[in-house]
Amino acid sequence: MAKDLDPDSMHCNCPVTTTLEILGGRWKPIILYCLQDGPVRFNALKRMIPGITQRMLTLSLRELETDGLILRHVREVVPPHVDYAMSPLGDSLRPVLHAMNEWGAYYRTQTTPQKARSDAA
Amino acid sequence: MAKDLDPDSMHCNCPVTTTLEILGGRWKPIILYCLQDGPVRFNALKRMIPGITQRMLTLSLRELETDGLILRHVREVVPPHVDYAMSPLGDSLRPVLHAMNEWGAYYRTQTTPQKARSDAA
DNA sequence: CTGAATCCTGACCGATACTG
DNA sequence: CAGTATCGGTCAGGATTCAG
Repeated sequence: MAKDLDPDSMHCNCPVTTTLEILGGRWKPIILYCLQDGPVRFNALKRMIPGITQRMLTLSLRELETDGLILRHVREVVPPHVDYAMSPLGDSLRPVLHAMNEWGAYYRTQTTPQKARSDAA
Repeated sequence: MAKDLDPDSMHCNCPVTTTLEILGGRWKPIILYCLQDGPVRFNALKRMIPGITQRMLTLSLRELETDGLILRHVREVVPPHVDYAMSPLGDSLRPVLHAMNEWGAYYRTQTTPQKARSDAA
């Protein structure tokens, strides 16, 4: 089976899905969130996001860059210096991130205080 | 899906992540989108979403119901009749969905037509 | 009509080690 | 400091079949 996996043509043309594809995965929204206040260096990012591995940080950063949401700035000095910043396109995502943040917080207040549902296991 | 979310464990308590967990997956946002105009029956939903399998529709519906975003109404008649509708909580998600929809559409206009990251592997 | 059960594949993700 | 390489585990999701 060849790759007919064209998200735009396969299932419906829902832009919501496009958005989900882009900030899908476990770390991307958090990374974006960390970059909202200005450029951040690789290791700083790693420290800001407890639990992320170098591999996942690198991969996520690469994808965000490929999707045009962030900018990667390399300064060729003896101790390598790379920082990441929101691009204008990434910046346009902020209201969305904000909305998701608000709703996530609201959702937690609305669920029964007896922990959520799925940890019954 | 959302497994144990041990606050002690790792990833941060970011509400954005909560939101992503809930409407993560490939079909949930589309389903929610389809329910925005009123209750829809199982098979109708299946027809509205080309490409979805019965399994995924059932599973997604169950999770959305468990998360309190939709309501499931069973009418016990000879040909089983089940319809799904947005709950108030699900309704509160609409602005978020709308924001994501807007941004996804905007993103497509801003990106070079040769998007290829999905199947560049 | 609605949905459960089973099997299978690949994507996503984590740990660790190595490099310029 | 900022990555890359390799290995492997877990799980979402797809195909198919069975059932009420």
